[in-house]
Amino acid sequence: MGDDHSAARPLRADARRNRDRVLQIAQEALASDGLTISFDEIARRAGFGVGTVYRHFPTKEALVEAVLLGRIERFVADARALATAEDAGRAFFGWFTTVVEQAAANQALCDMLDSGSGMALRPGSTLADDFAAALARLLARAQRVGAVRPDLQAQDVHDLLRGCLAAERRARARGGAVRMAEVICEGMRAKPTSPPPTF
Amino acid sequence: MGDDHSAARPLRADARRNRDRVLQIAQEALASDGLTISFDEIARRAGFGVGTVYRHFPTKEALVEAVLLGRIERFVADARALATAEDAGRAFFGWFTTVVEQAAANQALCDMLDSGSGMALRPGSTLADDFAAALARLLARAQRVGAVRPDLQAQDVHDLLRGCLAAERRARARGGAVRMAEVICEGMRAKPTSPPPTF
DNA sequence: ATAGAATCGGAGAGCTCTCTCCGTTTGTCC
DNA sequence: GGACAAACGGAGAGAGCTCTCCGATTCTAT
Repeated sequence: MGDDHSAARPLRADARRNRDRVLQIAQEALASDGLTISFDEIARRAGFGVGTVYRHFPTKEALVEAVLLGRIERFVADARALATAEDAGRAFFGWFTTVVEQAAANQALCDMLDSGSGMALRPGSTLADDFAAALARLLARAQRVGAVRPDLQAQDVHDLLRGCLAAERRARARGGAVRMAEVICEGMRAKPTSPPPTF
Repeated sequence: MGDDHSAARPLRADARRNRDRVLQIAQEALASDGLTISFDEIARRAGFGVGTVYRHFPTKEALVEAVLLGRIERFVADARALATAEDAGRAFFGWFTTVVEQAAANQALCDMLDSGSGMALRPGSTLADDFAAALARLLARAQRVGAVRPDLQAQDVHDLLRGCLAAERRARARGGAVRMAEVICEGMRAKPTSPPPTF
């Protein structure tokens, strides 16, 4: 009862080819134009009728997920791999920076993490929970060793990540040199000198 | 030649009343729902036919500007007032924080500063230039006294402001306690430990 | 009170977007 | 090569949005 989808019907050869092509064109289109690109436009760029694309992906959301979910899964996997790293602070900041660096290059990925657009990754999906859990674990370890401000909660970091993404994306659009992630990581860092600069 | 709009036709009493009501309802609707709210919906909430609202504001953009431009002008005015403050660092961080605090309470204002939506405040408008110039001046002074990282450019700060707004808005939506502006200001601060700049 | 101008209301034009339907074309298996 | 299922294409339904048009209504000056 698990996957009645894989072996049941091996897809005709042309269909498989076309599906792959749609996936690739959609990937490029979404990366450059973001989630707001229309389904019709993706079909047009791929050179198919819109009906054909709908045959493979029943909704726009399904297509977007087919293209992007893997990316986010990889972020989660990265976080899990770092969850036992020796230097917890380095692991946390490194992961945060990596996510920003990679996502900033993909408009649709930004839109999705940005969440503004309400598509997949909305709370309730397993992946959203996994993402949040992985982030929370990295954060907790980094805080335990005093690398990150103890008053930050996982949700705060999630929001900061989204904000950082928004900033980084804009900066890239104009060829900015400063890494936004660096600035924001600096802000999340626990202050090394306990007495605040009352001086 | 200045204002051929005020004395020419004093508007009929009912029209003036209705215009004011539209403005107020639009203000509330935009603050809570953001720039994506439809013109029809604003008219409906105000209790007018859509034609009536169009009579007063020829496009949706005009209505939005009538509601929001004043707010942004005030941010610019605040920045100018602080441009000669004694403590340049305090002036810069205080202004940044104030803008975030106030804008975060108004969805449409966020959308506009966020710029995602391409409405007013797009480059080219005088106000956008004024905003950028005021920010640049505060920043330059704060950097001169060593309060802010010297590698940050005005554009970077503008982008960080937008990112901070996005983060703060989400944090508020769930009642978060951490002030995002504080974290990000911390990140923009020049490191006290590093050698004093050029001196 | 009444004429005449100013204002209102909302149907609908015109556009875009998602998604469906079904006649036509193409691949596969014998 | 032929039969039949699978896949394709694109017109168009349906929903939402901005904005226009003009007959119906309301105000104001006399």
